[in-house]
Amino acid sequence: MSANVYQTLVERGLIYQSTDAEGLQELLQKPPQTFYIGFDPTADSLHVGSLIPIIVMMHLQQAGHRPIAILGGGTAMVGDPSGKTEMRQMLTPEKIIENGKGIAGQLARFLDFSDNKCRLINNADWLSELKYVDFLRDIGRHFSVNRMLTAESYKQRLESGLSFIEFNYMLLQAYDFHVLCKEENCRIQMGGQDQWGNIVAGIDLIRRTQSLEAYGVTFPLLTTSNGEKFGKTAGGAVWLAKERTSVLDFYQFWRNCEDSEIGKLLSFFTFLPLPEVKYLSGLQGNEINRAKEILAYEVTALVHGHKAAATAYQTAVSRFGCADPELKIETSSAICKITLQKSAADLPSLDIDKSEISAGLTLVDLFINTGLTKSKGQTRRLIEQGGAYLNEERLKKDRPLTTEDFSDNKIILRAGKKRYFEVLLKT
RNA sequence: GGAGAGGUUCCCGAGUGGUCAAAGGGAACAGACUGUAAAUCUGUCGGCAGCGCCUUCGGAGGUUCAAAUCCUCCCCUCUCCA
Repeated sequence: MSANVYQTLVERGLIYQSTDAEGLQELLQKPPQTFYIGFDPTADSLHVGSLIPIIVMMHLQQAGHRPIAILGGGTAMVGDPSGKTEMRQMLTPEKIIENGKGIAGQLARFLDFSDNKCRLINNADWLSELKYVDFLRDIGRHFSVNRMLTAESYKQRLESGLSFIEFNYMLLQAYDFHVLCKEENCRIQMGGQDQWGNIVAGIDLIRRTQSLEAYGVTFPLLTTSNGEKFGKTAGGAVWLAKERTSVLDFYQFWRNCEDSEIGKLLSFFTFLPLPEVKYLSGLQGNEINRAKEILAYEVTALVHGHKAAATAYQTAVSRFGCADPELKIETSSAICKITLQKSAADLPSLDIDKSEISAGLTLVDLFINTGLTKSKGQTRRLIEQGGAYLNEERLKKDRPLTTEDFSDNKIILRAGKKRYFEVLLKT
């Protein structure tokens, strides 16, 4: 399995650029090698954007290498300007630590932390101790401002304004690498393609301070076909925490990907063998929906486990139908072992009391209560435009809710094609 | 510190006394078409007990019958100079 991970990563398209492909390939033939990837503790959960680094770590760990996840507790205090148009909001140290805990818990789902096979380190451990003057003298002198100014990552910000604190970010990240190289014998840093400048800076620093050759790899930046950042939907980012993005929504996010992306997504985010990925992404017309189901199932299973993924799959199928009910399309995915039952439905739900109905609760109110719509005006518009449904029947106008609307003490509301909500009557 | 430019509804961006809840674009939402896709077309896109009222144009005051538009002070951003 460890035969040639680097080659695997290349084949799966997970490598955007690297400092020394040959050197890396050679190095990665000899496990265990220690490598690191930084994670921003900007929220208490990771989102799908962080999935690529995680997957790469998994690939490498499976090949016997040793990942280090760096929690940017120290660097988050500064804020990375790379690829950003605005200065980032600063976080309090308490918040960063709290976020770090959430992220650590999530990483443990993907990586094996036993026996030091993977480590999670907070760079605040060394960054917050730094003495300014010492740092300037020992580290700062290795950096050429002239050169930094030419870095692509700063270019955008040079036009709109860049504060000194952000300008320093590169030094701090380079210093991280330097420390890890020294303390953990970590010779490889990986990151998103916007991290290239920072990674190279670290490599340079290590060469100067330790006379060692270090390596860097970046991942491709995923965008949708209209150039937007991957992983954003109506509700904002798609999170890995099910409290933030429900399992069903998570599943649906993948299920609703664009045709043109399916090959890339399968290759990046699943562990299905490449020939199968090719076969699946080559499916035409309606059949490609099976590829999307497989993608959605696989990624959901990876993040939330097989059981939750199966439930999401069943729910989606019971609502929208299955793309391949007769299992004609071959796949090694466990999705084909799921038996489809009718009942599975884990819609978001809300309880209401009988007294609310007698008090004259209207359908418009109900839609707002479920969060399906945000205001009465918006709800009326939805009804006018024919996008509001009660028990799968299109609503023509607002009216008070009655107990007759319920069957089995339950009604289903629907807004548009895909958003459902279940309302339960409490007696 | 000096000189200039600017902060507008989710974003970009017009608007410089009433006809402005504010052009245009993007995003988003709904409908049609479809394959729970893309593209396209149509409609919507501050709130409300809807042709009227309320809250919005960095913040606080002021002038006026009337201000996003004028005045004062304050905050923030950018450019050039020191």
